[in-house]
Amino acid sequence: MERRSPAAVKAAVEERPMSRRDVRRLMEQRILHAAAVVFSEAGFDGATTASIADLAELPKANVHYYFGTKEALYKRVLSEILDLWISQMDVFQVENDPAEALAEYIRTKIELSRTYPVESRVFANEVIHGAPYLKRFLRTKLRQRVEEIEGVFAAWADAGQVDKVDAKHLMFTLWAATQTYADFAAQTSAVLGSQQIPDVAADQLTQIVLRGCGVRA
Amino acid sequence: MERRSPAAVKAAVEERPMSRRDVRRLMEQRILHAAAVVFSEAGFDGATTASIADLAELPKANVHYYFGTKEALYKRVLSEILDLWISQMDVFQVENDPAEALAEYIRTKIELSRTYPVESRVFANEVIHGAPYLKRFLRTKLRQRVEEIEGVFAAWADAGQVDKVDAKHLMFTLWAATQTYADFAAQTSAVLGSQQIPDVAADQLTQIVLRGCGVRA
DNA sequence: CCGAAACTTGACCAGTCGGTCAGCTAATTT
DNA sequence: AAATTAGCTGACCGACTGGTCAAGTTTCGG
Repeated sequence: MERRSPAAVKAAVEERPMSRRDVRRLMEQRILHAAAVVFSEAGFDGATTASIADLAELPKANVHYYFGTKEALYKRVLSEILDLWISQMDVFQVENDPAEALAEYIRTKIELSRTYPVESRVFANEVIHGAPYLKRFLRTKLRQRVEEIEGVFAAWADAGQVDKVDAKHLMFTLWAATQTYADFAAQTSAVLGSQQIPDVAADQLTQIVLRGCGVRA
Repeated sequence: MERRSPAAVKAAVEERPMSRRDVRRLMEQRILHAAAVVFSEAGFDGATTASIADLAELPKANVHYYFGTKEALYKRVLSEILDLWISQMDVFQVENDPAEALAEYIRTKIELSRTYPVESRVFANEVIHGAPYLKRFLRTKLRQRVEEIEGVFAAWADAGQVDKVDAKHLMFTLWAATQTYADFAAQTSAVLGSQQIPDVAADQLTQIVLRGCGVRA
């Protein structure tokens, strides 16, 4: 059987040539996705570059050609997840309505657990094991961002829109309660008897938090 | 330097002999604790029996003598954690006051995160990776226990002591929000700038949940 | 006090892992 | 179309892992 490069195969199937840049992006995406799946299932140490390569349907040497080391690949996976993660927090602005902001945050955060459970678990695994690669980020960027949000909640409280709350611990609660549907899916699905995250999850959490924080509608 | 058995050393230090049974219990406890620490830091795959042995200050062969395989040792660590975990849920009884039960549950659960962070992380790690060894337990015992609690909340709601709530998702929220201080300690301590779990954590969570669920005092 | 059973441990092994590399093909540039 | 660059991959390697074992030592029932 004739050997053909992935680019050649792809070009033949789609009947148009692929540029080197396209092939590289395609391969990198394929490997990154396979890596996320394997890392989420086995953790950093348990994951093998061979199984990542298998899932991506590539020779192992190819994975190393694109990303060098397993550690570098892991870091790339993590940083892609981080981007998803931080951008969610933008709803907490003084000019926004606290009820709407909280409801929106909970809704999108649980939606993220629904859409990217694999990525969420890689992140959770990293943090559980002491965040060796994310410690710096957590102590600088994340901490700053949370302190800004603390200011937003203080302003809302001053305006009488919401009770005085400890914003840091509120964020911890929100992160935990929303991500549990992705990170601890084995637990929630075992209890619920279903893999699906029902809408009541977000609805009830929103209600509890809004009433619990005395948010004025 | 003269070589002496652990039992002999211990007996010499405490100036009284140790029976075989005592030595065995002592060794098993030492290995189990070391294993919990190593498993929590590296996960099942990342943990090595050699590093467990090092932490327990024993030769590696000794670890295998007492527990056979790494998997058997892991299962023992898990089952010890489970015992801690389930017993907490006994506060949810119809005859108890919902406000007191919830406050007590949150308080003891966060206390557990403070006292046994290592064990909590081993459990979290297991669940994140799909609970290969706990799946059966989650689907039978835990699910049953949660369904009983569901009945308790229904009874409380009928008696007008609390709003109608989805008990399953409330439990998910409570588990997540309390364990986050142990499991994601790298995150919470990075944001708080301290390893300690402040009392406001339990206090605020209790307040939010009580008000959020419309618990009548 | 003696023989059996339990405990201890250094040395060892087969298997697996991350990573390398030579030698090849395909795409791009000149 | 030749030369150069990028992409591809089977075969290989040193390091490490879980687990074994033989040869000892210690404990303890009888």
